[in-house]
Amino acid sequence: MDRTVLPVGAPRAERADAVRNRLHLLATAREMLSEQGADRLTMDALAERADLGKGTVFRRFGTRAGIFQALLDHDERAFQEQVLGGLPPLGPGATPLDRLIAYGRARVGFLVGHREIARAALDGSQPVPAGAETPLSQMHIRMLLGQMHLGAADLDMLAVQLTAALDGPLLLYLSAAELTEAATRSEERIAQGWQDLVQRVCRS
Amino acid sequence: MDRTVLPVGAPRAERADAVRNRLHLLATAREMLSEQGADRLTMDALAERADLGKGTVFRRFGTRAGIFQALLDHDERAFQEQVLGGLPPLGPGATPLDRLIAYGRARVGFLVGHREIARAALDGSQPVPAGAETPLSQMHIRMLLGQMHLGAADLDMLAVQLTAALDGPLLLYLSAAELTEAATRSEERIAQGWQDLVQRVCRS
DNA sequence: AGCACAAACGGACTTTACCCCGCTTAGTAT
DNA sequence: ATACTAAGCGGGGTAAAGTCCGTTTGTGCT
Repeated sequence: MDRTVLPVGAPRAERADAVRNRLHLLATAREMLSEQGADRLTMDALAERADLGKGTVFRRFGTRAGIFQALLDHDERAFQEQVLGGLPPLGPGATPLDRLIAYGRARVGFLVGHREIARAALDGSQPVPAGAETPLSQMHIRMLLGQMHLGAADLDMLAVQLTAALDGPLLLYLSAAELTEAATRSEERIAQGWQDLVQRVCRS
Repeated sequence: MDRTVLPVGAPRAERADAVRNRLHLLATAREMLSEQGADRLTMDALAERADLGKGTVFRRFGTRAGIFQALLDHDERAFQEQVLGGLPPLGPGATPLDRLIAYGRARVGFLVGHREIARAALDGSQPVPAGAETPLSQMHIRMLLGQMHLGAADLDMLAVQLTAALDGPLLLYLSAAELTEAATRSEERIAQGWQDLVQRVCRS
């Protein structure tokens, strides 16, 4: 008879049916995605195929982009585990610079693999990942920068810029065609570009 | 009786009424923009206010984002003149590095001033500026990089990355709130961040 | 078990981007 | 002038995102 109130801070855990529906919707979305591609995935169709009301879909994800963000977020979690607890140089153990390079390579691979979802997750009328206020990517880069000895610099801003330099080419500046056409070649080129960039930025 | 055909290559100049309507639509769009903000600018409303058919609006601009791209493009032209023919350090005459720094500062200012339009010009389902295949920004940065003596590097990729590092924070990674709240402070911080970044990248 | 209530649900409704296609007109060749 | 034609025009039609609100249901409390 004490821990009852907690006036704010605990928004009273998601209800069980809500969880079930959310997972079911995500699974259904993934099916449709692999069968038909991202642009054919409409909210109505998703609701119908999942046998749920349209209102439910919007309640869960807020917006169309929200669905893709949720899917991306899920896959990103697995990726993030490699980063936080995997083997060097991606995981802990290597020097910060090597980790930063490895991270960029890995992320480019991840984004190339998820380019369709990642694009669809963008939403012109919102900041960016819309879900995570500060993307995981940015936080990780920020952390590694902090472990290096760069002269007094605005590390937060640098992290934002490097995040943009890493994601930007894939999210914005390279057309879908350029990517699918020769995904492998592009991927290596972008990864190499990242390595050059951070080596320049971080050399003493 | 000779220069009649030109079978391809000259798409047969825009018709006069089309030009008139395009300009009129852009002017009307700008009015509505300053009166009501970007998200209230609907295609129907624009057509009605300009006293033209909806079909005409779409014929001219293709898509909603296209209108904002056209507006941005227009303003960018004036800006670009300063860059190509203005005074140093922005214009020709200064060292490439100084010009690059000045360019970033100027572009940050430009984007902050046009943040609403610039955001609205993004179109999830297209590369990026959708108009210019390679943004002017990227070309200019590429040119300046070419004038420096950076060891063998993939200058094209570097230009893409720097473009992303310059535009990304404003287009994607900073919420509208963060920007309007303290536009001036943010602006200076981003500009300073750019300067630090390129100095690091370009130091020999 | 029964109650109270916040959360979730569903699906009709509204709004808006974008398509289509028959009609009109500017530009050009005769 | 006249006729020809491609470009442009208009606005009704469609599809899909997002909102609303009355109804249902899970959950925590007694």
